[in-house]
Amino acid sequence: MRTAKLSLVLRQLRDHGPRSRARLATELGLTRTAVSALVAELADLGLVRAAGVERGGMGRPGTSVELDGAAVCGIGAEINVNHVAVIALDLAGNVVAEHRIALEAHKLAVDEVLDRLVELIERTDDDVRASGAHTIGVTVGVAGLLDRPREVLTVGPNLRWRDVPVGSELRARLGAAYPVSIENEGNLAAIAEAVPGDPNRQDILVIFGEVGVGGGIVAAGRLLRGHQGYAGEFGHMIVEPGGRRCGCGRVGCWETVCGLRALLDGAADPDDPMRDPALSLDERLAELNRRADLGDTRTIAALDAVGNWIGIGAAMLTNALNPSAIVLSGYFAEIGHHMRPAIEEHLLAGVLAPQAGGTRVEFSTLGFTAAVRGGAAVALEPVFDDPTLVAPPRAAALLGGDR
Amino acid sequence: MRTAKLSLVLRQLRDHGPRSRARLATELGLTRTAVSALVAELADLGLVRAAGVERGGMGRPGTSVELDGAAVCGIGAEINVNHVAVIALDLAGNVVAEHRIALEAHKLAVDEVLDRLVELIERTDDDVRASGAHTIGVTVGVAGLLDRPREVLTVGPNLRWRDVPVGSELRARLGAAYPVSIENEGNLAAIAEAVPGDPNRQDILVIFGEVGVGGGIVAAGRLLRGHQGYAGEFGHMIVEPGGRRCGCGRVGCWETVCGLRALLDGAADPDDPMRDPALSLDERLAELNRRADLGDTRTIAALDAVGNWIGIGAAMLTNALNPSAIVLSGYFAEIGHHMRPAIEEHLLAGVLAPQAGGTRVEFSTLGFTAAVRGGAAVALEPVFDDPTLVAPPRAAALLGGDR
DNA sequence: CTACTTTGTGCGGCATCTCAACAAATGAGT
DNA sequence: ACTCATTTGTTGAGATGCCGCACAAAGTAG
Repeated sequence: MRTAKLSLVLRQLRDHGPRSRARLATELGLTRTAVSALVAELADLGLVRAAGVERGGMGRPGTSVELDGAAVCGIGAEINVNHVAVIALDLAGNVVAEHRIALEAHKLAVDEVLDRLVELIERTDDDVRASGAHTIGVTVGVAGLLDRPREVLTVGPNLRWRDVPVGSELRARLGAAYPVSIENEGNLAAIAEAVPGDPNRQDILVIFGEVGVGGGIVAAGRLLRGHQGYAGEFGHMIVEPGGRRCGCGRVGCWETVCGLRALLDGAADPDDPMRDPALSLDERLAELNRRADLGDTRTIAALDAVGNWIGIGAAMLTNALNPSAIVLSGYFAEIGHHMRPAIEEHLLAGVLAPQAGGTRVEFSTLGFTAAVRGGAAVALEPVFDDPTLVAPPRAAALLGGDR
Repeated sequence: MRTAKLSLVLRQLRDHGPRSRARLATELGLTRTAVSALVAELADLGLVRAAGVERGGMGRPGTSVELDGAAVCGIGAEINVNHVAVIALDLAGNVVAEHRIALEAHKLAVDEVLDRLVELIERTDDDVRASGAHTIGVTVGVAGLLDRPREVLTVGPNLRWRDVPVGSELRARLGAAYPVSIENEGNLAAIAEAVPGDPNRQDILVIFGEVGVGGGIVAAGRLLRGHQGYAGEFGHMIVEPGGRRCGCGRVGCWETVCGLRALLDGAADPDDPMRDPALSLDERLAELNRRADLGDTRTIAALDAVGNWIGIGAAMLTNALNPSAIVLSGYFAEIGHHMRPAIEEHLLAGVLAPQAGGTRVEFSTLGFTAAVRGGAAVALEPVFDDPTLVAPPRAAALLGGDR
């Protein structure tokens, strides 16, 4: 059907960048005629536009076609312990708007947090409209266990939420102007790291570390959600029976040995000035980096200890999943370069496949925008599945113009 | 395109059983007209046939349509430590032929094992032809680490094979009559347990235990192979640092505490008659079952110990993957009912999501045919992707008849 | 026996893809 | 400078396949 081929062309442009109609035809196994018609339709929908010429040896040069972000945006949002954040990305992945407010979610009522987030989402939607585009959907990531079939946050230990029907609450506030979907925060961060079209970013394991440790799995380019949406809770794998007590109430969870608290406990005594609660996370990490750079033995030992544990857990997951890369995100990304030797040592030692099955250790460059970026990507996905979804407003305009 | 819709109809019949054209139309969102044409074409290809009437209340009853296995078969094969085996399944999943020979693979030359397997595959293909069908493909599962992009068995510790190019070797022997693909044995067993169409069998974790422990992951109905095909090596997750030495050379692998050897070591002294090497695996397991049924404390303690370890590892994987079911296969399936309480206890305790995220513990009923069945399913998959693949021989026959 | 419901199949129309042909835009060769 | 070969993008003709509609077939309800 037409939808399927439009989708094919649009994805090819997203995954491999601008290219001529003729190249699209040969790469996708279609005729130049068909591609011309498809591109014309996508251009009518406002999803692609001409992008200069493509010189390639002999013959007439082709006119390059590229994604046009001007028509639609996806909005990604995040409810986390210390902040709520929203981002709008256009079809080409450009940031159109970005908002973020700090708040202590566990000190506020659930309703209030949701209200503040909705306010931010609506402001972002206003920005999108001011740019001339329209919002195609919103995806909200929450820090906690999310029952996807019911769209209920079952347990959010750090938010101190229980059984909150986030999906229906948000939809009630936002109305039906655009679809709203809910995801786990770690899973959204994983999607953000999976670059469409890059063969080395189709099977990845994202481990996101702050106080808690979570993450997500992307396999064959698709997010692995699990049966009820609980996949990716790496932080609560029990790796040290009889070890430290975890915030979840159990003992020996992975995050008790590689979460931020474990690092701080190992690197500094309670009376160390670095542990002043007034300091922000970034400031503490900067101080740790400084000490490590100066060769402070205690800091380095603490980083090694945490790195060892990261490697042990990563090796287990690598035996099971054989990803092409393990992407370390969150605080790991800020300070992980000091842990790389320890991580890689245990990864090589703990994975059966030679050379750790080709799995590489990488660090995220998305900072703390990973989850919202992933959310925006999820919100845009339906457009790539069926580009005609963006039609309604435009069809109305055309009808009006024809009369 | 036509191919896509043919595929849609064929899959619907596979996943949900025989049904009328009208039902197919409503379920798939097509018109009755289109379905009639598609079914007629599938019938011409020999893939479906009429199957009685379907009474459903008022109105004219529909004529039910079902898969017709008579046209094509997929062949699954297996190279394991103690045997090579081959099975042929038709499109409807019926066993058309089955062969198996016992051999000690590690005592024979690689070439000889491959020759014996090829002989078995060719005999099976003869059986398929004798039944009036033709073989659409062969998938061979090997017990060991398989580099899928290169189709080379990197390391097969139990086979004692290293860097064997199984793919090219088999293709050289079998010719080009049908495509040959190679998979890891545990992954094939996982595919066999994933029942198409059953919503509770789309996200499963299969753990296959013999002396070694392996398995596979099916997520959203698709096998998770990993970047290089090494996914599913659960047995070598290090769960007990400083524990027992594993056959792979490392220490504390999961299979050292839940593999068959761990159970036998725990349940019986070396001079126990049960450990007579002359006994078959089935006989030993039967004896263990007998002792457990009689309440032998040592046997029960050993089963509990192994069950505890299974539960610990299963809980880690469940935190990461949230499957709807953990299917225990291999020797676990024979004797696992005695371990169920221990497994479930640790699963509930070790998984963050309430009620272990809904993950149930189940036991395989496929016995030791799981891998070959999975292989046959993989070989048949291309037909469901593009039903016109079975056309060539038939098209030739039709052309001959028309002239 | 009639009225009603549902199924499966023809037929015309519409959308879409392919094939062949052609004008346009460039590099290579003389 | 000019021609030729090459590649691109578009146009028109033909074929294919799906949808909407109408209708015969085959059952149930009363």
